[in-house]
Amino acid sequence: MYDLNPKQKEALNYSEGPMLVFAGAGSGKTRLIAHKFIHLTKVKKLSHDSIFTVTFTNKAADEMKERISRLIEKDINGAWIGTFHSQCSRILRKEIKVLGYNNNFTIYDEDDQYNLVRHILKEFKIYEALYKGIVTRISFLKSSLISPQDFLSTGDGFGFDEKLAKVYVRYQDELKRCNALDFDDLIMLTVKLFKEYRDILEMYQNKFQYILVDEFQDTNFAQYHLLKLLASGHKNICVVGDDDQSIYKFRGANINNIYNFEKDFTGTKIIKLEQNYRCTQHILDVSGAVISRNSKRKNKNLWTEKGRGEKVQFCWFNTYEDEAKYIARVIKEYYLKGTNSYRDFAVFYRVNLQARVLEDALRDNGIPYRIVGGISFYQRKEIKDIIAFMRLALNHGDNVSFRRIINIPHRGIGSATISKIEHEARKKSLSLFDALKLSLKGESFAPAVKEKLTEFVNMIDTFSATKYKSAGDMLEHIYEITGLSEFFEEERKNNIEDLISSSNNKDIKDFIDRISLITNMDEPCNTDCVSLMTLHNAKGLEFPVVFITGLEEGVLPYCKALNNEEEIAEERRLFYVGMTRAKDILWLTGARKRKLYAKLQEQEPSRFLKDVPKECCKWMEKISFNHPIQISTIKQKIKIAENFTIYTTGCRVKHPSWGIGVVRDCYGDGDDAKVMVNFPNIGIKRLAVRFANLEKI
DNA sequence: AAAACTCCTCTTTTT
DNA sequence: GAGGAGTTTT
Repeated sequence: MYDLNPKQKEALNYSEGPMLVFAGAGSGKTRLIAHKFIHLTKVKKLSHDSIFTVTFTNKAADEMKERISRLIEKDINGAWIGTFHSQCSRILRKEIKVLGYNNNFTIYDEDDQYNLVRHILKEFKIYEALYKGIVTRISFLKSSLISPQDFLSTGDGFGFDEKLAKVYVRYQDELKRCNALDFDDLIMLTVKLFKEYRDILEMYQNKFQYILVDEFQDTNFAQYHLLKLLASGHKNICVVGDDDQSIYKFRGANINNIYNFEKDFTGTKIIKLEQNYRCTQHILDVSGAVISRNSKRKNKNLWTEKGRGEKVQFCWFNTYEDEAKYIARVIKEYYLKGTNSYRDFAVFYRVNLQARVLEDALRDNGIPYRIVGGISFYQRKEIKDIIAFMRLALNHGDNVSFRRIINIPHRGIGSATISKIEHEARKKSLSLFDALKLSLKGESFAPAVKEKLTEFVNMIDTFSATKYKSAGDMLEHIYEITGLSEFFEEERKNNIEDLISSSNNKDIKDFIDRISLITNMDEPCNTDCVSLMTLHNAKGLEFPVVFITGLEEGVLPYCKALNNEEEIAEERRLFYVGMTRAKDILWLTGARKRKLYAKLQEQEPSRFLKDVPKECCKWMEKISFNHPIQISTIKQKIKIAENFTIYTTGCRVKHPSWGIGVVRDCYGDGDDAKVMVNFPNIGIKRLAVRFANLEKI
């Protein structure tokens, strides 16, 4: 009834006890989860809010909710479908008081973490530029559930980082003082809550009769621990993932979670979904051959009913500019041929700086494009500024926001005044805001400064006291009163106005939570354009035609990820994720010379190309852009393909004597390229491109 | 408080 | 080679 394949059905029907689903790329795992949710409610009669469903991103959660409610034609408001972070914040908003926080806590994002750590480093007189590394390390500790106290107590060993420990202790203290939680706290404190308050844990264990986890390969230690706590009673947990698509190790994702699952949950049912609904067999063969070189992985054998499809194209250029120009021309050719619209194409790259040259090339060819990912809306300075007013009004303890806006817009409050307030706050153990308020009663400030400060305090108090109808109302009020509406230049003002209109008639607390947890606002692309993105951003997407660029040593794999086998394995997975996004046609490209940062470098072809089975590929090398010369590469002689004329199945050609026909198949490389063309009235002809004098139309 | 200057960094990134 | 941040100069 659900139109699922046998393996998917098996996974659907197994609903007592732990299950691990290895879901290969394109094997319909999101579909499985949606159906499983419905199955649990319909057949097992579970209520919508008794299934704890975790997705990797908020976007995925929204899509999941939408998908489910469309399938059952019912609203599922109140269902527990979300990311680990949003689920945890929902729990903590209810329960956190027992841990000594107030439940109107503020959620700090990475930027706030940076600010706080920098502030602490300044105070400790530690070299401030270390802040990024320190935030990363603190985050790693927290996602391993190592509290400052734990870290200190392990600290007598060799190589212990005294400074880090000191900063970590202080950082965690400051967060609490601010009544703020960072992303890792959301998980760590929920675990703490469940460990220390068994009755609360039991309540949630009973509440959540079933646990569904998507993208399990990207969970970290703390998240997995949380799942184990929640599932330890009934053990009704189904995790779905693909170890080959684990690409977030640098963010704490622990691929071992997926390998340990069956040890941690005895009697785990394991199901492999190996039927792929996306790619052609050629693409599966190539990507499969590459990924099979990783040693530590569950073996899979992906297959498809789609047929072999076109061969994978590999193209090696003289320079990175040639690479970009060629890609633009190829896209244009496909487009003009009429087989594809622009939205069918995606170009992937390892690092963002590769986008620039691609953009130029596309623009020169008049090809519309969009960049997926990139700087997120909510990270913009002006957005963070106005939100800081909102946060401080709702949580007077939020020192990070206080420091951010005390002199925005400029009201003549300099570092001397701020240190006075900091000092006072420390002395009286108050928040900066409350310390300031108290100081204003005394005579510690010059009259002019005092006036400005009083104005500031009154303003924030007004925002706190006013009962707003919606987040939009509040922001609009702030926007006017603060003078931000005059402070920023045009573009920033527009962004703020966009924010205000998007927050109209939204509940203030929901809105704050949402923007704290949602970091990007990628609206769906309505116009017909080519998508450019990093390989990381490509995860979960699919396109008919995919280009993966920069297949060079130092780019893919990236030069900073060559330190050990593990890192290279992750780069290989990244490449794998990219390849398996392609439905029909996959192009792999690279260039001999590439400009990275300021210097032009000589590049070698990527080591991953050695694993690509030759028979699945068309290889060509274009050393000189318009005058190809023969040269050998990748351990074999490669003939150069005809100059920019690409024949693909489905394209129409004109032959001097047989007229117009449709290409049915193409094979062979360079001078040996042959095509099979179906000419109406004449029939199918096999032709060598070199001799046939074909004209593409 | 703006302008001019130097220094630094520059993987990937969602929450 | 560019953007950001911090510092010094005006």
